[in-house]
Amino acid sequence: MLDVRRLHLLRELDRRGTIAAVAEALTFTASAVSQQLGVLEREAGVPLLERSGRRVVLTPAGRSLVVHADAVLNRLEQAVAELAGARDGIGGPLRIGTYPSGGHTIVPGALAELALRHPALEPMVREIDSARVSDGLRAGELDVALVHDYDFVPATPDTTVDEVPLLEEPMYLVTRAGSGATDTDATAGPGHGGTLAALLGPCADVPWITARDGTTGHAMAVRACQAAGFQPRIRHQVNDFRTVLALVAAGQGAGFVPEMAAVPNPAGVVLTELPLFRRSKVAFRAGGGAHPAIAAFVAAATAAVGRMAGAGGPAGSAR
Amino acid sequence: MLDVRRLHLLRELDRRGTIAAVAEALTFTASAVSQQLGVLEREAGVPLLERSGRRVVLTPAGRSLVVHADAVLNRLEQAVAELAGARDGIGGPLRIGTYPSGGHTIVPGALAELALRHPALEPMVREIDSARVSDGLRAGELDVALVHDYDFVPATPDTTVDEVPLLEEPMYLVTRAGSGATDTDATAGPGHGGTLAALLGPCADVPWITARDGTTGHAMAVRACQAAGFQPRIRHQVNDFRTVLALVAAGQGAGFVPEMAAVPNPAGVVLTELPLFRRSKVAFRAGGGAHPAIAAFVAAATAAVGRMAGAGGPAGSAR
DNA sequence: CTCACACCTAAGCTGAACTTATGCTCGATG
DNA sequence: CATCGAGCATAAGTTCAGCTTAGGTGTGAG
Repeated sequence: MLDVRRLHLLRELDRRGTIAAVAEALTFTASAVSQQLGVLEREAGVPLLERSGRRVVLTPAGRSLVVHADAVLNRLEQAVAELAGARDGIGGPLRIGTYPSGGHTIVPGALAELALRHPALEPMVREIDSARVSDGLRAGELDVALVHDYDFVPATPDTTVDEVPLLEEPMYLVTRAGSGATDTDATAGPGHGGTLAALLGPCADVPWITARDGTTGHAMAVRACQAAGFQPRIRHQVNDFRTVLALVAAGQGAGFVPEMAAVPNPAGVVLTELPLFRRSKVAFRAGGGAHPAIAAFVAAATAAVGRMAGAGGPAGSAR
Repeated sequence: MLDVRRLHLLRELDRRGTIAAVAEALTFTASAVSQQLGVLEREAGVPLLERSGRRVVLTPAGRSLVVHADAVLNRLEQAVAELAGARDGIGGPLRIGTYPSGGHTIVPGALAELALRHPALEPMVREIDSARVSDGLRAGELDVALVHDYDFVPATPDTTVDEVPLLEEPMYLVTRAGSGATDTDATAGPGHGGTLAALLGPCADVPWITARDGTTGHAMAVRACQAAGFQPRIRHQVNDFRTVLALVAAGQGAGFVPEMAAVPNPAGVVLTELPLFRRSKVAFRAGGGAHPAIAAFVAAATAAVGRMAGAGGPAGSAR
């Protein structure tokens, strides 16, 4: 019978690319990983990996074995979830990852809800970039995470992660009040229904303030502008949306913020709703949806989002 | 992560009933199995088994964990099957189980076919009662097996075994020629379309020759007679159908034989086709259907059955 | 050319998992 | 009712799989 721990290593190798990275993620030495993969390969009777330069790549047989490994590990995750459900009560540590802005919007409400319903649960929040969530979940550093993706930024399908949608919110273009470009009033309601090109076009030549390089927010900004027909000239790279608003107000250029960050009466800026959406989701290891602590977090996050929307709070209307 | 080897033990415990039996099947000591199940239980955090008299039984949590274990092991079997397919050529030992009469009807033709197409394959045939095939497959003593079941004998659904149907053949009532009961001619063609009760009724008071106690053939005979409205008086218990024919010819009573065993011109007996069927199948570990050696055996057995039917051989028409 | 990165192999060490030995409880049997 | 064996659990000893450490090879970047 194939050893599932070895299949796990093979899967991580497929995801992380190098044996050294697998070893680091699972806190082994590279030697141990190499040896175990060697044993797996001998058991399989088929070459699973081959050297390519100074790294290794999976052979077709190796890649198809990874598919089986995914299925097996997924099912094991379901089993532990069910066992956790059979255990009485929800308790113990729950490692929660969140994208930065989620930390001060959704998370506080969700934690309050969790504390109320499951006092024995010990939530541990950690900021993490959405792109690294999958690795964190698989490595066991995280149990659940708030993640998001944008239109124009394809969320690479990942069989190791399951997701529950939380919120879909429009993005807003932020321009300086009185700049003349898209000037209406300081808290422009829903956009004029224009196309992305029509709405962004006037800002083709102003400098842009985007999220930091390598993030999905950055990629979204670039691709949205490209879709509108121009290449943005990026001056500032800042992840915090409040800073984006402040920089725009200071005349430093234009930027994007999601509805959640679009405070009702921002000073000195104009907000224009765009036909461009950001989707927030809760992610967890594939198969783990039945885990009571994870289900509880999903419920709490959903409730928190609902309350934010229902109260007509700073985030405006959610969908 | 749950250890799959331990899940395997749990599954075997569910199937075999006692830790001692699991240990024997997997060639461990009972102590080892007990210890490993203890570890599994501690990891699960939920009681998985509880003592019941001097044995143990699975708790509900334990049983639901077995369902996951089945799924996982099934998927692993698929993976090894695919790997075997990726390996070049079909070869090595193939352990084949067969019910006794299959050994001299289907198996020889299938082996000839296999030898022709896959000379590197080393088939190893072993007679085994259909009821024990599932255990043999799971224990790895067998890779494939010819099995059968009868009407009236429910084939208990088994998630650990996959089956491919091979042949469905009617059963024949065997009575002594000139006995006056159901006397037509020595090789009665298809029965007169009568009901089971009408066809078996005349033999209600004669002694019966059935398969040996504890086999599906025995159970079939008893239940068929019960369905016909009487309790058979069983005198001889014999598995070999040729012996059944000989005993009937010797005036020892009535019996059942499948079409395959109904030689064209048996001396001294009358064969009456019954509305009662026997289904022969090829069984293998769940998920193993893609294994090239197993697929080759299924194909060879199917071809052998087809040739037997096509040649209008001793077995008459197969369906 | 040199260095560092990524991988592999060899050798030694440690702990998990097995066996052996023993005891306990339950149920069948005379 | 006493006895015995079946079945499971625990304790202690042993073995081997799988880890780390150490060292060697090939590759690509500077």
